[in-house]
Amino acid sequence: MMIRVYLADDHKILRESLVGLLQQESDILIVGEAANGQEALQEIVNLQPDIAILDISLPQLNGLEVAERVRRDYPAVKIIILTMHKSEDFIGRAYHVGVNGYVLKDNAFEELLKAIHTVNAGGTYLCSDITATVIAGFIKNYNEEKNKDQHLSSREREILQLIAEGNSNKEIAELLTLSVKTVETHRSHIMHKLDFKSIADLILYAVRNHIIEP
Amino acid sequence: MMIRVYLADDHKILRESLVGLLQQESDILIVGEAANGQEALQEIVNLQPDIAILDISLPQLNGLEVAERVRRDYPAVKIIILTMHKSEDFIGRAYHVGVNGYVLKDNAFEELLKAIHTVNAGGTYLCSDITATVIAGFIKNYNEEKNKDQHLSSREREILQLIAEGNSNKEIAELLTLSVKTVETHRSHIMHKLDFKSIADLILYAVRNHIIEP
DNA sequence: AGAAAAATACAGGATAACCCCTATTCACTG
DNA sequence: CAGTGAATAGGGGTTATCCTGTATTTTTCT
Repeated sequence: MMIRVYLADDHKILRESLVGLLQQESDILIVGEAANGQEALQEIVNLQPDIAILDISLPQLNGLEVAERVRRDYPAVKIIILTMHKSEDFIGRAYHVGVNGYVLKDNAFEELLKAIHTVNAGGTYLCSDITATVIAGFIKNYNEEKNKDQHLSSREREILQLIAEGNSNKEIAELLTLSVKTVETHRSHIMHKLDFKSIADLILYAVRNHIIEP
Repeated sequence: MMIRVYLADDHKILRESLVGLLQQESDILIVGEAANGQEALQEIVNLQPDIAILDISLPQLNGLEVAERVRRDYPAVKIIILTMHKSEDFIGRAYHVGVNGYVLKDNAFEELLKAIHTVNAGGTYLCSDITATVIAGFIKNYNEEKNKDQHLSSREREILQLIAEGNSNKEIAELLTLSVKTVETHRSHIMHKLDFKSIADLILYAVRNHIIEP
């Protein structure tokens, strides 16, 4: 019995080369492909594949939206997200939607094969980078608080922004009429709570969350 | 006579599947691959492939920087940029560096094959989406308008990227086998030349100029 | 070819940031 | 009402970054 697979990714070159490798597998049959979300959704409904492999960033309708609708209307179709995004945000949203697998593009092809077989057998597959415990821990408080920086206090968010805007601890202390020591404490809390290893992490976080604009 | 090809892309799954398809071509031999720019540069120097296929967004040293150095020191090695970026900015920079081919990831695999054969025969290949006229028009005022970081040396741009990626001076010194003091000097020059008053400025600059992605 | 400018490399000392820990006040909460 | 978390701030030591020079090589311009 062949596993019927549908593939949606906006990069044709990846789609084609992936199809090339997947076709070499004796138990996998590619039933269709698409470069955008609308087309993918349409065809998945028509073709009813066993598994749909979806990129997140798709034109017209993103992969998570496609996944959500397929999951709601055709729960028999299994979904594997294949993406470059390894941020908790995307992973959390994917599992909130209820996808069956999540594989990163910088993982080996072998990971995708494992994901296909695991998911086809009724399991859930996470690529090795993303341990199940990390996910489990995250999903729990993902539904509760939606966004990571809700964890931050109001004061911490305020200081996060000031740091991201390029102010030194001393400048922040002056702006807020605080001791530099206090600012240092807040800064340290922010770095730990959001698990930043460098100021670069903090600034990119601020950009992604529209706290500052690039 | 086989065409010896080197491949650098940070997405392993694309690398693998692309290798799978390229190996089916009787006249193409994959001599190596890498997931980051530093390693790619090193190996290209050692292996001296006929053609290096480079993604632009690579960790540690971006594809255009790799291209520039290979072009300068080993002009016999042909370079094809394989990327998702279709903005004039990247295309202009690529041609300014003097790459031999530019192929978009959302083009067909056939385009890449054509590029490989054209470039190997001594030609220049642009994927069909990007008409030569667009390029010609752009390159003219690209060279005139003088982008700000044109003032930066190659070494400085390299270190700028490593800073923006969150590396400390010490880590950069280790990566490049330099004294921390030297890295500090470069850092200081970068800050002055581009008139940054904080690391935040530097990182936002890197984001705006697609040296790193948020 | 020779002068000027830029790139690269490094050092010493000053400043800022980071780390770990402690401590007080206040507000909320079970 | 005791307990938790937030905001405030200090001590004291470590590490990183910034500033100011110096020196050698490489590139550029005339």
